[in-house]
Amino acid sequence: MPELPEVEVTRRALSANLVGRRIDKVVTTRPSYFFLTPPAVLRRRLAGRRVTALDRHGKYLVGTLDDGARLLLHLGMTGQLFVAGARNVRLYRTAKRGAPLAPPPAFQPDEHTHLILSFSDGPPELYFRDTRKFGKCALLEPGANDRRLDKLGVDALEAEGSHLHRAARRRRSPVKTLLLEQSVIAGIGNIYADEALFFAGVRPARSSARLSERECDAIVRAVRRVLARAIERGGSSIDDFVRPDGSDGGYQDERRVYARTGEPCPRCGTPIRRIVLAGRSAHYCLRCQR
DNA sequence: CACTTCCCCTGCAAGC
DNA sequence: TGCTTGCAGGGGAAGT
Repeated sequence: MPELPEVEVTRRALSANLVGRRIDKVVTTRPSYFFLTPPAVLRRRLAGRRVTALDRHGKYLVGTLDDGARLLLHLGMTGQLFVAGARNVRLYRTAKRGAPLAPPPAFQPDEHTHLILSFSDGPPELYFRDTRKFGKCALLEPGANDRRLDKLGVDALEAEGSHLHRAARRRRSPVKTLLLEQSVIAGIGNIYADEALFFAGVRPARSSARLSERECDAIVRAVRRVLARAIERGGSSIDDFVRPDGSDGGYQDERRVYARTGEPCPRCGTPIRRIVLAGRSAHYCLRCQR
């Protein structure tokens, strides 16, 4: 599931292939929840526009167009952005698990490909694929504000302990639930919340209100460290995430606790526990985390 | 305002 | 073997 590192890895790869180019043709497949802006509007508004910047806000990607409009993209759970041209090996493995890897010569949009952008200078093209359709795509007219972006808290890479502590004081919810709240700190998802809490030595179920300033500092420092490392490793390819060239990230191999229920804690050997908080699974070491 | 619950969707795994 | 069921999860809306 794409969180800040995966979105940032995507942003960097796309940036090199997108910024400065003029959008020529826009193909949208069948309408779906994915499109917050009607596909017809999107096609009309994007065609002919040049992309001048690609930024990230939390887990959102925001492309700026030469007329001042912005293209808002969210990968949701299973969203994938591809720069076509490299062989999208993983794409085909995802399409049929266990099938032998015999990649076709060129990418063929499948039933999960929602958006294809081609450019005036020819290939590569850009594909947005999303099996579960939790991803989002919206066009923001020049000068328009967006509630989703306005609500975001400080970006996780720039967060300080004080940001967390201020929010924590008046909450009764578990600290992990608080970390997942994008309005407090933007960019953390289920994987990196668990990983950061492991490094900070704090149990995910700990009451937010009872965290000391010192603990909040430790947690946020762990968050920044884990995210930075995950970006370095190209993100986590656990379920569907792949980089825009189709290759896997590498951070999944460095996971300490996430989705390692029953496996020995890398520090002390105690089996990793799994609990459910706010409907989401949380993984931690009973002994290393207090 | 804080917090919970539900829902969107599909692929996969477990159970019968 | 083949069906059904349940689960996963980001985030927004609606309800408490």
